Amino acid sequence: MSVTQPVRSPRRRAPRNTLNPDRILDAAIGLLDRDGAEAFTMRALAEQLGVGTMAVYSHFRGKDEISDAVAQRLLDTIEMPPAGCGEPRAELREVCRGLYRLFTEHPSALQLLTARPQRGDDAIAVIDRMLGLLHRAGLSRADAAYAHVALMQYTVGSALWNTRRARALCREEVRERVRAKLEALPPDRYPALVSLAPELLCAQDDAGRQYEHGLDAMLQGLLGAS
Amino acid sequence: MSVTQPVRSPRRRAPRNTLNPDRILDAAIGLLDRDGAEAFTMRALAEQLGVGTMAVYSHFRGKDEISDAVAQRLLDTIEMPPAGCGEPRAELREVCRGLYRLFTEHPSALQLLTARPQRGDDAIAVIDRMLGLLHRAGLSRADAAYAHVALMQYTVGSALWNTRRARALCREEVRERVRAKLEALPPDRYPALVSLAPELLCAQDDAGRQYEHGLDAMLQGLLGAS
DNA sequence: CGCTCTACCGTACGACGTACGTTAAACCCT
DNA sequence: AGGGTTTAACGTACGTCGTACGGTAGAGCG
Repeated sequence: MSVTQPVRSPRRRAPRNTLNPDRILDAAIGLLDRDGAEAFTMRALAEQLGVGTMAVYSHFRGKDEISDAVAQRLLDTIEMPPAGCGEPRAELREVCRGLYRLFTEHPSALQLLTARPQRGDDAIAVIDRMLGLLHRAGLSRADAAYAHVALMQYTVGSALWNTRRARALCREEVRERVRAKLEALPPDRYPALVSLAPELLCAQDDAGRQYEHGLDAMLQGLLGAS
Repeated sequence: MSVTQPVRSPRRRAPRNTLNPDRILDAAIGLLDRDGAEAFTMRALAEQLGVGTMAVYSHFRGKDEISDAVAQRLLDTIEMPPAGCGEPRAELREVCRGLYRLFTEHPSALQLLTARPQRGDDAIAVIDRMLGLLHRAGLSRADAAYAHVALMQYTVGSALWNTRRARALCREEVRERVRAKLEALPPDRYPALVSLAPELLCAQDDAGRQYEHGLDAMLQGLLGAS
């Protein structure tokens, strides 16, 4: 016995039904969250799944289709507060915070979302919820349409901005470099910037607070003084 | 005469000083604006300049360095109103509109900006200007720091959102598909969305108006009622 | 005129997405 | 149980990308 098998390749052919769309999407999201968008590669994805590169193509037409499916999957998992539990303003705030939380928890997915050319059927449920709340808050039909887009835009921009800051600022060395650059600026050319340097550095620290500050301002501007 | 020359390659060696950083950046921006971010390739860039691919590497360390330089070049060309000419609120609005205009005139550059990991020395002049105006408008030091970030975030998010919409919506076929999808939605699940469909489609049409609507709301929320 | 320097270039390598054809695992039907 | 069919998984290959490396020629200087 123990016939010395011919040195078998590190991975045997995987059994028949090891793959399905859900497993692939799980692996893709894991890959994006762990290693970033630039590491999201068909080859890396297949390796993570323990299959050959081309196996994935039996379930998705290509990388773009996977990207779309990842976006859809994530947008479907937004945590929203139970409907109609309070005044529209506070509820709206919570919906936006849920959206923001999703984006910052999956920064690479956000990057992926903003890099792709946009299909239409995005966050249907969230949009509907927002529109309903805006209408209940007293906005006209046209104003509600404008307002929901503004909230989405601010939320996306904020998440994008902060996750990029976060990636850079997590290294102490970068923080120090920014501080040095701020102090080296000519105060006569950039008086406000130099003068407010401490507050700027401090404000960059807590991205969540920053988002909520702007969100409150936006809501107040859209809905009127509280 | 007319010694039949050996079929010479379509491009002779370029003379000695055909290239310099400025020419390269001009070509890069042109390429980005005309053909989009995914067409921004070292090979395409060199061809546009009429040189071999590797010639560019004598002036920049690599593609990333060119991308950074492009971003810097563009951010330095923001059109801002002359300083101190009116009330801070209106001036602030114009500064933001200048930033937004830049982003929408160079959509691929914006995409490039948001995809890269962020160096620190961004739009120094614009930031300083914003901070000064916010301070003049009566905000505390901390509030001014928060406010300027919120304005930048909303502007970036809005430009990104709208240019992506624009690219997709310029084809009539896509517009029709979106309309059809909206009408096909179950009204009992998404009542607000279905009900507001006409306003939504209309609001998407004029990105500039949409941006200014949100900007006014944000400014009002940040600075207090006008 | 020859020397040197360096801006330009040709080639090549590894990584990418994926078209194409092959193979073998599972299921079905006798 | 055995043969046939289907199709999920796979290997190979092509064209693309960024760019490391070494060669080459054009301009300036002695």
